Amino acid sequence: MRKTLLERVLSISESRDVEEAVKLQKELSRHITLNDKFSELKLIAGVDLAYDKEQCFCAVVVIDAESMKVVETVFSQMKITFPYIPGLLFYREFPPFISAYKKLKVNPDLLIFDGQGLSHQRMMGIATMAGIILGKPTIGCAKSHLYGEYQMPEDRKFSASELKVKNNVVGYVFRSKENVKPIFISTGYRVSPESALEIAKKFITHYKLPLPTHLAHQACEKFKKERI
DNA sequence: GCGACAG
DNA sequence: ATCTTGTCGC
Repeated sequence: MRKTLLERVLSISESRDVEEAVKLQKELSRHITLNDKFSELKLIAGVDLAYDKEQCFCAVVVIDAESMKVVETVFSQMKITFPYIPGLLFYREFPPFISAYKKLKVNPDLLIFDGQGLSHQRMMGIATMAGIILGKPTIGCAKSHLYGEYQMPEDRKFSASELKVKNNVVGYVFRSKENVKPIFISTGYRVSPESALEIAKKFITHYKLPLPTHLAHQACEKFKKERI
């Protein structure tokens, strides 16, 4: 039996094979799309991880877009496999993510990852890679810049400027709050840059990060402290 | 060669 | 990501 895509990813993470990691990103880049391809977006999931020594923890929080209430939260804990290498974050965070994700009883319509989507040197950030593997719409929401050109947005709430890679708009540098550093929103998979920004904006309450991401961060921190 | 460099 | 207390400012 031939290896599935998921098996290949887990194998690369386990073996820490950087060459293969880059090769797979290039191979999967043919799936890249800047267009919307989704029907309803009722359940949105936020993903975040926390670390301690050799262990990593992941939380996935699912929010009902209508009520803005938490529908389900799942966690995972495991030994860290892949090192942190700019451009290869996916291989470090996907194993713990998929472990937690499999525990969900509900089925999210879209996921927001803590990191880049297409704003990546090979247009293959964690949000894009994960979206292709899951076959689901995803958005990248990073707290800092990795790749792409942009102008700093004005310092006023909801001000945004284009994030471009090779002259293509792949996302936005978005000021969710005044006097706070902007966040980097980009297309992950099957969500246009415009929709990605609109969705992120919809979930800005009184926090810097979209609600699903913010709650996933809080939940993950709490989970980690309880298990240390 | 030098600087940049998601979490 | 993580190490860490108070503190300045909207």
